[in-house]
Amino acid sequence: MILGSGQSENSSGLLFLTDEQLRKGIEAMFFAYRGFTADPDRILSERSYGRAHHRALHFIKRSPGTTVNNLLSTLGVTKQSLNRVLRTLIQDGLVLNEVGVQDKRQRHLSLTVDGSEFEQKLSNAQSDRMRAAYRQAGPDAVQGFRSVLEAMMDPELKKHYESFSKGQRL
Amino acid sequence: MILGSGQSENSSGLLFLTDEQLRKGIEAMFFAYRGFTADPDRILSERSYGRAHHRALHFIKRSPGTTVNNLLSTLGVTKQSLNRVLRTLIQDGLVLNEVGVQDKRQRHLSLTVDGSEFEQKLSNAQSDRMRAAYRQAGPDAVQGFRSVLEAMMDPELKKHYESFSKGQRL
DNA sequence: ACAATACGTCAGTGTTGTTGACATTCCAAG
DNA sequence: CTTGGAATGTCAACAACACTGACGTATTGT
Repeated sequence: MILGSGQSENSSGLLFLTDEQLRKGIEAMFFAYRGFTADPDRILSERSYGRAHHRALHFIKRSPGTTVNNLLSTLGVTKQSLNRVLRTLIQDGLVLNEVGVQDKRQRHLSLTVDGSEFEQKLSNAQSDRMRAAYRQAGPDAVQGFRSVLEAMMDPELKKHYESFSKGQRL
Repeated sequence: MILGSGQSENSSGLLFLTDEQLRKGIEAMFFAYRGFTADPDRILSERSYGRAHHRALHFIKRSPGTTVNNLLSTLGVTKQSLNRVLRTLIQDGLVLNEVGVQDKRQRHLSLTVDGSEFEQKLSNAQSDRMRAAYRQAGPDAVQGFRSVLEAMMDPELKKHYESFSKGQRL
């Protein structure tokens, strides 16, 4: 096993980590997340939207026809909080809200052409930075990046994360 | 070069990344950040503090005697926003605010014993999850994790991130 | 018929961010 | 020594986004 700088393993094969290493990891998450959201935030503020709108658009694009309840548990917010965002997106003609066929209580959400376009714009801005970071770090790093992030998720949230891979090739 | 699943390189040696791969990376960041903040958030809400208090405590602990302006640019918020948080922390006896010796305009911030204790509690909760994730993913993954996150930071923020390593062994 | 589910909405509250304005203190350059 | 500007603190107003609690409606399942 090749060890990176500053990491070591004891005889039990357990990774030994100093407080300093963990603290750097915490700070890396903090600073990286800022960069991660910086570009979409700029675009969103032009239309006086916020991060919540971006998240909603992202996951509706991801799962077209999804129900409100499903989106709710993916985002992990209350229905009141989501509703505020959804209402503006529907009013602005970015999101479609259609009554369910089998179950008429449900509302199926999807993006309009405008919504799809705007989501693409946001997605591109964020993807560009992600791609640049991936290329700079290299393919092996990307594997590690994903592994650590997945190990950091709450199990309940990880289910949602994995559900998007069902029947999709990565 | 060993390629992870779904990644490939073209003849120019440039990493080829599909929209789907990038989208998964974006979602990984989103879901992981939730897990990342979940444990401290619980502890903070017991004292009716928020994430902003945690961040302030973290970086004051990191750089004892730092000035308000320095903390401001690290956190990337306005002085008004930071001031509100600092005021409560000072009132609650967690943070010390001392007038500068050379430059008396500056206020040097540091943690009291209580503040240090509370910061430790928060830090431990977050570190525990980070350590678990690191161990689950393995040492090579940790290297990659850090590499990608660093490549994702804005250059201006990265300076702050790196400043904490000056003269420190990792 | 009745309970539960899915959704929407109203009202109130809290944290965290923003701008803008203004006062104070202090250093440093003219 | 005066003055400009930097560093700090504070006030007010506002917005985004989260929360709780409550209520109403339509629909579904038992």
